[in-house]
Amino acid sequence: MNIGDVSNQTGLPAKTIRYYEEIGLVKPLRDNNGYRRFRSQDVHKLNFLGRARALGFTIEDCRTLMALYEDETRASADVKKVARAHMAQIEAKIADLNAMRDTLSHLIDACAGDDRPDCPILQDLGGKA
Amino acid sequence: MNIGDVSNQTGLPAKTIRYYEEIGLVKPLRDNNGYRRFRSQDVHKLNFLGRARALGFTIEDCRTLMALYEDETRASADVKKVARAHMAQIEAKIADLNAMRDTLSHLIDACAGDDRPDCPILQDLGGKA
DNA sequence: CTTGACCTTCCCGTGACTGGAACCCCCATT
DNA sequence: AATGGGGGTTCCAGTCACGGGAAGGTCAAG
Repeated sequence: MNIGDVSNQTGLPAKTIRYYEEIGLVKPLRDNNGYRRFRSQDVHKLNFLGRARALGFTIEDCRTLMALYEDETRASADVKKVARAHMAQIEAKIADLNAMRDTLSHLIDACAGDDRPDCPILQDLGGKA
Repeated sequence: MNIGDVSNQTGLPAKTIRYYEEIGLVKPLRDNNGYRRFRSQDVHKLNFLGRARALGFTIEDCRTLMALYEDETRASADVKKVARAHMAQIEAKIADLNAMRDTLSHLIDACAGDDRPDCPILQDLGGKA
């Protein structure tokens, strides 16, 4: 398979697939003309990566998870550890965003949103607590 | 005031303050020795920027908000519009993260986390839905 | 006079790609 | 044989909002 077909099958942009090769996440073969030739195991890997990225894992996490995936002697505890650390990050981010949203929500509610200049949003940003 | 004092007062790193000058968000004077000299209005602006950034506004949003802040003839509707657009982004992000968290949470719960290799997390990533 | 805490500019790196230029390859049609 | 179009390739630059660190100027205290 050429990169375009793989892109269609995995939903990953060709650019992304090339990038993943560049950083060593996948190692397709090369045809005589220089084209990348992807085996089914490469496509499988790319699907794995796509799903892991969709869950928000960093590339480095993906690298770790891939290694565990391919290691038949892994301990599931190691996988779980990575997943839990990632979930902690996500929850921290959600907490941050919720705090922002709550503050913004109050400010937006308090703002008349008409053609007058008075604005609690700007007052708050300006330090008038 | 020199940059160090401003950094202490605003909580912004000196690097960040220099960056804000570079992109034109603040325009401190210069002393004869080349040091930046910040007036109280500069410090005020920087506090404004710090708060806006803490609410997650992009730098470009900050630029817009600052302009509105300094425009006595603004309409609060314009401010509210920026804030609402930003809140929509935040809510979208929260939704994404919640979805990730839910999926991760299920997978983590399903994973034994012991020294055996069987792992529903990897199974899921591997495409075994 | 030297020390050390400031300050300056400049350049590189971050994460995970995306866009674009310049060029090669292959097949089909004229 | 030339041409056109739709693949593919590499490489370079840009994104966003800074942070790290080098190399060097400035200033007050001891």
